[in-house]
Formats: sequence, C-alpha cells, structure tokens
Amino acid sequence: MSLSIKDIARLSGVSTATVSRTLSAPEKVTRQTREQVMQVVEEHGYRVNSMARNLRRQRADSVLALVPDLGNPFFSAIFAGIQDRLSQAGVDLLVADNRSLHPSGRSVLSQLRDARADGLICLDGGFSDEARRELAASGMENRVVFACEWPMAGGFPSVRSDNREGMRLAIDYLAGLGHRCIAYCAGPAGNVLNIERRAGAQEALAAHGLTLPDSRVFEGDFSLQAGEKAAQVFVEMAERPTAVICASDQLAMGLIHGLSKHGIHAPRDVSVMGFDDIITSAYFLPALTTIRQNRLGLGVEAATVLLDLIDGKSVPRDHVVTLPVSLQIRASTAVPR
Amino acid sequence: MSLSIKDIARLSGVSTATVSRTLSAPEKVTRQTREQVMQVVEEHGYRVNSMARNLRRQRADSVLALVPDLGNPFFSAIFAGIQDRLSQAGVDLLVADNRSLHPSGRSVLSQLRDARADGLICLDGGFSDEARRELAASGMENRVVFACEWPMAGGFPSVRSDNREGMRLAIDYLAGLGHRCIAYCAGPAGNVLNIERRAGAQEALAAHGLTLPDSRVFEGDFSLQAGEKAAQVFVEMAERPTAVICASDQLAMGLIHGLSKHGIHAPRDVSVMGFDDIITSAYFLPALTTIRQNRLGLGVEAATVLLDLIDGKSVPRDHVVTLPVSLQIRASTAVPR
DNA sequence: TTGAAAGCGCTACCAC
DNA sequence: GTGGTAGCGCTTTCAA
Repeated sequence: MSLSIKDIARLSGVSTATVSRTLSAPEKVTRQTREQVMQVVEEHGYRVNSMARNLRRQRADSVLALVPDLGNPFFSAIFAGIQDRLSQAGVDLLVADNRSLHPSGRSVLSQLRDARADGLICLDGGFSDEARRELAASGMENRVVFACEWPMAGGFPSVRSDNREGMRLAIDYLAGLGHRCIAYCAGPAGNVLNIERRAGAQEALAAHGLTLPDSRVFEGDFSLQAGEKAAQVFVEMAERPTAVICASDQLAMGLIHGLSKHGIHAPRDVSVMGFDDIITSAYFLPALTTIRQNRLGLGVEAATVLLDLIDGKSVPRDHVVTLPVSLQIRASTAVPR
Repeated sequence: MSLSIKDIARLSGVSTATVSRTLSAPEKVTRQTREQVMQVVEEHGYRVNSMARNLRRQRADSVLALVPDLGNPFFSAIFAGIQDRLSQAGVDLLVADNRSLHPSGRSVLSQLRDARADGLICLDGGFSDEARRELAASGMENRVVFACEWPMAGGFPSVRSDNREGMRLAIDYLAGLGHRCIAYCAGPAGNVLNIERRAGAQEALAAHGLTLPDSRVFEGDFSLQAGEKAAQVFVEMAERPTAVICASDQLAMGLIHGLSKHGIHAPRDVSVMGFDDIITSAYFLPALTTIRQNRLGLGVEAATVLLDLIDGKSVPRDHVVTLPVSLQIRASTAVPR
C-alpha cells in the first residue's frame, strides 16, 4: 500500500486539509507551506488516490465510449480523437462493446448508473428503446453525445460528418465524368448513415436529372463481404451501371475485388467510389476515389461536447456539430467507356 | 442523486450490512430476507456505487490497455479480445495512448498509481526505463502483461504470436515455390517483432541454404508508406529479388502499390507476402498471401493472464504464452518467372 | 491561511 | 443470520 494524504500531512507537519489544498488548489496556500508539502510529496512519489477523490467529489473522471463492435478498425481513429481531447482534460477513456454484457446480465450502459463514468460517447446509432430507458434511469440522459452515427429519433447532441454533402460531391464528380447510370452499394438497411447517404445520393442524382431506382441499389452492410456479394448482383444485371458509389470504403474494396473475379475491372469497366477514406484506401489497387471523413475530428468534437455537458454547460438537446467532408480523387474512377 | 444503500436498508427494514450481503454474497442471507431486499432494490433500480465499493475494497475493477498509437486499426481486434474476456469478469477496459500525457505532465502509466486500474496490458514493447521505474513505483510490476509486443529485456509475462514459426512457414512456402532470392521488408529497427521476424526469416532461409544479406533488407516501419518507399529501393536494385516477405500486411500493400507504379506487378514479376492478416488483406488486389496472427486470441489470452495476476494467482515473471500462426495462401505469390 | 472534522457510499469485522 | 460500526482516502465546509 502506498502513502495516504495523512502520511504526507504528518511528514510535512501540516493538516490533511492543507495537503489537499496544496495539491488541488495551490493558490490557497502560502508559498512556504506549498513548497514544504510539495517536497514531501515528490520525495515519496505520493499520488492522490482517485477512488477516494472521486467518491468524495462524486465524479468518475472518466468517460465511456460505446461501439457496436470494438473489433471494427473503423473506430480506431475516432478513439484516437476522443482520447486526445479527454487526456487534455485529465479524463480517462473507458471503451465497451455494445454487444457485451456485464456478467450480471446487465447492459454495459448500466456502468453509467454505477457511477463509473461521467458521461457517454455513443458510436452506435442503433440505440434501442431499452437503452434509452436505461439511460434515463441513470439520470444521465444529458451526459450523452453521439459521434459518427446518431439515433434516428434524435434527442441527443451529436457530432457527425456531412454525409449528404459527401454524396453530393461524389455524384457531382461522377456525373461530371459523364456517368448517367449510377448504382448505390448500400450499408445496413436501418442504419442512419446508410439512409442519409442514400438520400444524399438520390438528391444529388436528381439535381442532374438522374434517378436511383431500387434495382440499382445493392443491399448489404458496410463490410468487405457485402461488397463482394454486390459484385455478384452487378454481373447479373441486364443493364450494368457505369459507376457505383458505395456507402463505405470497405464495400468499395469488396466490390472491386469481387468484380475482378469476373474480369470486370475498375476503373476501366466501371468506376467505383467509396466513402470514409480509411487508411488502406489510398494504397488499394486501384487507389480508391472516395469521400474523406475526418474521423479524428469526429472524436475530438464529440469529446469536447461531452466535456461541456459534464461541466454543466448548457448544450441544446438536439445540438448537431457537422464536420466537412472532402472528395479524394484517386484511381478507381474514370470517364465511362 | 440516486438512492444509497442506506435508503435501501431503511426501505426494506434491514441493516446496510444485510443489503450489502444480499447484493454481493446472497448465500449469506436467508431466502426471505433476500427476496425482501431484492424487491426494494429492483423497484428502485438501485445500483451499488462503484466508487464507494472500490474505495472500500481497494480495487478498481478496471484494467488499462496501453497502445503506442490508438489510431492504428491494427489494435482493434486485440481490444475486442481483451474486452471480451474482461467483461466476463465484470472488469472494465480503460484505453490510453502511450504518447498522450496527463495534463499534469505525468505519463498515463501513473494512472496505475492513482489506483484507477488494477493492472496493465501493454501493447507497446518499446518500454522505456522510465516507464519501468514508474511501474515499480506504483507497486504494480506484477500486474502487467504484454500482448503482441514485449520488452526486449523481459521481466514481464507476455502473450505473443509465434513470429519465428510464421516466418518459417512463409520462407518454406516461398522456397517451395522455387524462390532463391528473397528480400525482407522490415519494420522499425528497434521493434521486437521486427527483430524476431527478421531473425526467423534468416533462420528459415539458412535451412534452405539461402541467405539474407543486408542489401536485401528494406528498412522502414510497419506502415503503408514505408512499403511504398521500399518499392523505390526495389526498382533500383541491380539484382532484383523474386520474392519479398514483409514484416506486416501494411508494408506488403504499400510495396505492391508502389511497385505497380513502376509497372512491376505481384505476383507476375515478384511475389510479395505480408504478415498479420489484417481485415482488408483478403480483399486486396492481388489478395495477400500472408501469415495469420490471431489478434483476438492475443487479447483474450493477455486479459486472462492479467486477471490471474490480479487475483493473486502466481504467474512466473517471464511467463510466455505463444499463439500459433498460420499460412494464408492467396494471390500475391507465385512461382518465380 | 490553516486545522478539525464531517461525510462521500460502501464492506467487512465483530458481536450477538 | 443479522446489526452496529469503523474506516477506505479524500475534499470541503466551518471556525479559528
């Protein structure tokens, strides 16, 4: 066991109150006392016990990030952003997978009720009613912010990319290249990002006098596998699109990979675009033309909003921070044959 | 503020001691009392305050995972494994980036001293002497386990892939294909994985009567960029190797990408192998022949060892768990021209 | 500016 | 089997 504040008080000949002040509000203590105490503190490498401090202050000094799947590398950059911002504030980052349960069978969300975290950054828009209830019960409804995804029903601050604008950039670019028959390779049906992106694509297409019939939508999810499956659908189409805009980079990679097995090559035979700009996209063959999302920024902004919330600053219930996206033109797109 | 144990005690007509027992050692209480208490607990949705419990028990019920770079998607799968195992034990996962500092300027490692975490899973073998000292000061030296990487100097339990065997599999396969002039695309010079893999390759090469002269080693790090740089070196070689084994999949992708810019294609002109089997490898073009590491397993095993350590079970100081790797033959390798 | 002391919410010891 | 209670290590009034 290491030293406690009592030991430091005794060793430096002051009260525990003074030690506490020296450490957390040095200006409330004379310079002499401060130096005297600090010397003992340093000499013994004393550290405040955060469990005790937190109990007393009713604060956990940590924040929980909830993801649909911790194993999905897509989230790494967002985590990096979150942690970057939090560490500046001396707040810890707890991560959990939404699917995992506490041994007691309770959802991870109940950690909030356990007073283990001061707030929640949720990266999973598929927020069940039960989760919402759990949140309400924890008295934490106003210490939640969504990042990247968000719940369709709203009700929480959220930080997101400008998904519609991203699709507009993509479609404008493709249309500018001369494509008139453009397909959409979709993410999970109920997913808010997919819905938003699809709507964005449709809108932008309409602006060019183009349409997106259901027959030109490949249903799936955001995965590489789904992209590969879409390739199967593609080759069986009577009238093949000259370009496909995908709801994610992984879809685009899977699709290009799948198509190549049928001798169909991007961009020679079909232009393929992704969305996200994940790390490997620029090195894919062909390098992926895509819409860049600032995932690090998403994390930083979400953490910033949450920190404000925790500090009691007022943030409108439906506050939305929208981060810009950008078009990355690379090698997977070209003028139609 | 939510209800405390006192409220529950009052509401159910028993003492706080009994409520506590009911919740954490139900068998020590009569069935009747238990039911009586549980009803009140459920009715009010009472949850034990973990800050108070932890202070009292001198346990944080959480574990810290330290990575060299949170933004590196390579770690996601390991995190998933760690969290999976931890959640079974009701232990939380705290993540931190080794580069980030607490606002006070202290390293994140000092969190251990703060009593915020019961143990540490370190994914960064580049463990400084200072870090080691910090650890010693925290009285936590025996609650640390390394995963994936490990410190060269040893001294801690570690969970790792069978890196040498991986390289043996790779070289045997390449040699079997008929390659005699094989290059090694290296990771960071001081990195233990790189050292191990390079040594493994050299050993295996020797077994085939082959050598790995320094001129056939492309120095770099594990990144895509480094792979692309290696391509530059490759094209300038007088005698070009017919195969390159890379220290990571990202290196292999970067290399293949870079080479393709010079009209050199894998596997037609050169066979390229990776190491890791990251998620996009199977979908790369050409699909990457690689050595598969069980990253999820690495996480699970590391968490298991750490949980044992925390439980006070004795684990030898230099205990090593080695996980098997496997050869994934795909499309980036072929017989030499 | 400093100290005494209450108390954050819980667990575990001891007594019954 | 149950209750009373000390005390985990800290912060923060209140009084001096």
